[in-house]
Amino acid sequence: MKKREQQRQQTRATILSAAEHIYASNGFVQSSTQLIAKEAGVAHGTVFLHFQSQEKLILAVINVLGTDITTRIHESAKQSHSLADVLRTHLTAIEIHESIYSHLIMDMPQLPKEAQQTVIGIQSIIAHHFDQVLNQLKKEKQMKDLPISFIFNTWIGLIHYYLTNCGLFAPHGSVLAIYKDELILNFLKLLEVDKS
Amino acid sequence: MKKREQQRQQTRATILSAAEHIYASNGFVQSSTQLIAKEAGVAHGTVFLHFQSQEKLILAVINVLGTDITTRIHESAKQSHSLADVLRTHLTAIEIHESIYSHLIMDMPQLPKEAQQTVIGIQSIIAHHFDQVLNQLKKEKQMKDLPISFIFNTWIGLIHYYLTNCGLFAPHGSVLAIYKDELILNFLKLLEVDKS
Amino acid sequence: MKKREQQRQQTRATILSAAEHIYASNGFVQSSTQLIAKEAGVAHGTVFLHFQSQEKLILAVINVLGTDITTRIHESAKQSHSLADVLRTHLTAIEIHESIYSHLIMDMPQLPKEAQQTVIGIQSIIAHHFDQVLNQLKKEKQMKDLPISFIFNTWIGLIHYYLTNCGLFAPHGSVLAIYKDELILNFLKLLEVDKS
Amino acid sequence: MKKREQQRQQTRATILSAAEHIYASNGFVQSSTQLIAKEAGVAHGTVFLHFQSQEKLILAVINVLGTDITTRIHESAKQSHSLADVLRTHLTAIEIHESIYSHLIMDMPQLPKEAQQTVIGIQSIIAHHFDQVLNQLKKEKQMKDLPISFIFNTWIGLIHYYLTNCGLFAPHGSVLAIYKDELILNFLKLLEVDKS
DNA sequence: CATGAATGAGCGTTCATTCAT
DNA sequence: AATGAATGAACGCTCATTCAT
Repeated sequence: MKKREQQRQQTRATILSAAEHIYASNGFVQSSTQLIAKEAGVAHGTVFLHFQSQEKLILAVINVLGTDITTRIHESAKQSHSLADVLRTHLTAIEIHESIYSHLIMDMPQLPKEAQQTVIGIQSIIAHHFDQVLNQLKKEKQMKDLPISFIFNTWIGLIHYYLTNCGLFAPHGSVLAIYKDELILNFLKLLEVDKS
Repeated sequence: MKKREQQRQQTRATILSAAEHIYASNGFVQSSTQLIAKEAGVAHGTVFLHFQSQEKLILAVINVLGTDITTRIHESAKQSHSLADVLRTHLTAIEIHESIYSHLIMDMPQLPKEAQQTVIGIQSIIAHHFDQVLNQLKKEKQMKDLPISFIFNTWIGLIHYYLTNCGLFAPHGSVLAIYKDELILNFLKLLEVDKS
Repeated sequence: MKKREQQRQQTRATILSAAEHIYASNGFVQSSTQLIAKEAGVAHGTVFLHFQSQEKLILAVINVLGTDITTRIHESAKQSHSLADVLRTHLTAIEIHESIYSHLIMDMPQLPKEAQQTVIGIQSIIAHHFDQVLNQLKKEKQMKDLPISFIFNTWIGLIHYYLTNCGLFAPHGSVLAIYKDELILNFLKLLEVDKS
Repeated sequence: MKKREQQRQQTRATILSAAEHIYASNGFVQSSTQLIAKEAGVAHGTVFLHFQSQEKLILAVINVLGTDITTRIHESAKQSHSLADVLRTHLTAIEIHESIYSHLIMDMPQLPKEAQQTVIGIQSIIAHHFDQVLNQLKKEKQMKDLPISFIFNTWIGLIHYYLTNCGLFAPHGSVLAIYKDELILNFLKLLEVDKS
């Protein structure tokens, strides 16, 4: 019987989940390991049994987050043929982890270097899809002739702006759930060339 | 004689200035009152004499920042007749306080609610100018027909994205000094209607 | 079949040996039971199965050490007829366990009372041989007329001084290997009566 | 009025004294800053206000100790013309700080490098006086022809042996108070040349 | 008004010990 | 008999805040 290993993984998962929850609520920097242990219903020391240090715990949470988001984007991207598809794929993947992703973005400068790599990883994959679809549109003259990097940054900036100001845009719930469609629609309009 | 009162205000100003400097370097959350007192050359307790708590001090600094930025925008806006003027006015005002403004944006969720009001205040004034100039352009059909609020958020998001990733875009210096013109130019192109 | 009991003793011996090794390297106070378990290749809990507590483990290690040293002295002492022989026997026995013996001496005040008994036991046996040979020398007027206990303490003190300052005398290796002969020679000279 | 500064120094002295007391009782390694704060009757944080870290506190205590001992030796040494004088000077200086000095010797390998410098400093000064007086004796052939360093180490070893085993020699009090005279007398006998 | 010494709750982390498996 | 996950008290240290001077 593997009950021991099962319980171990269970506890680890509980802590990870509690941490994710706390980080989503309070941000990474403001959350104490003490609080996470309490939320997880384990002794304070147990946190350090499974994750050697606070930093490792944060990185583990971020890693889970990053892996999940990139996987989702990857899955969805198979059917993404238009720019609209790519944008929707991006937002749908993030929406699921909205609160913690928002904190990740904001706390990033205070987080370890490895954490930044995760964010960069997420953005790389979405940038890649952006690149493909925009190059095609450019060739077909169906899009304004602007540097793709600028367009990408505009998009990311827009999304991050809504996310970091969720208190403003959606005080009690998910910003993306509310604004996703509107954001995509308007962003597409912004890029399109008038066929007059 | 009001020398006493003068001295008092002088000390207050010194602390405020020191805090601004420290916050610009280290961010709001990472800075200790101890360090600020040291930077100001006053006793630690003096900080709490002028500002009841750390929170109040932070709010005071943010308030000064907000006032200065809005004033500058207000001043410049008199001569701002085109969208380009408005954008430039905005960036120039922010550029002066780039470091601390960037930290303000990033630390905001960890700051008291009142801090958000200041940021909203800054954005209100620039939004107002946006509104005026964009409505005119819309009427003249020189601009895409998109909600002004969306355009505004796109612009702010873009700027904030560059500011919060200054480490990426401008590791050793001012992001805006480098990208200001490029950002304005590209953003204008994004909005313009093709006259074909 | 006593295989079960055999296995048990085997495990116990493994832990004991690992503990000895770790204590020799890091000292008694600085070593964790965790580390010892790892070194022994057993689970952490197993340590406490065989030795009820850290203290008991330390005592067991010290006991093994004491037994081995006293046995060696006892063996060698059969052929020790001169003071030089006794001194050499003493140092040779200690030299084999130099590292851990040095730590034992230094950590003693922080160790349980029983630990002191072991050290006293070691010294009793060597004191006994001292006594025998020195009494003879005294009778023969070949040695200064000093209390034997004083001479004994001087010798032990000298040796312990070299051992506790091994970092000074022999930064990379065994102090006794280097100084054994010199120490014996000089100590003998110190005791001898000038035959002028 | 300098009441503030006075009180500050008072508190500092209280902590230093409490630390000295605790270190003398429990040794340096076994003592917690918590306990010292309690003993001093101040808040735990206050300890770190006056001494930045545990290490600094330990070093401060050791420094006071070292300074006092070396000063005393220096003072006494003016009238020390014979070897007996030098030995007595040495022991009298140490006797005053017997317990903490004993712990210093034993905990040394676990203490910061600077702590070792203090011990070396104390021994240097006593070594210097040893050197002077022994060279003279040697010249006059009133002493055995042994390396001065060996004699010195024998003396220090002897003293340290008594100190580190105070529990054995003097369970309830000062070892040196009891054995000082005896140790000096016997050590002198050990060195003297028989004038037969 | 200004000081800065003192506070004490809080932090991340370690480790001997226990106990269900 | 052996495991190793879990515990919880203790550690050194930081820092916003208070208050006697």
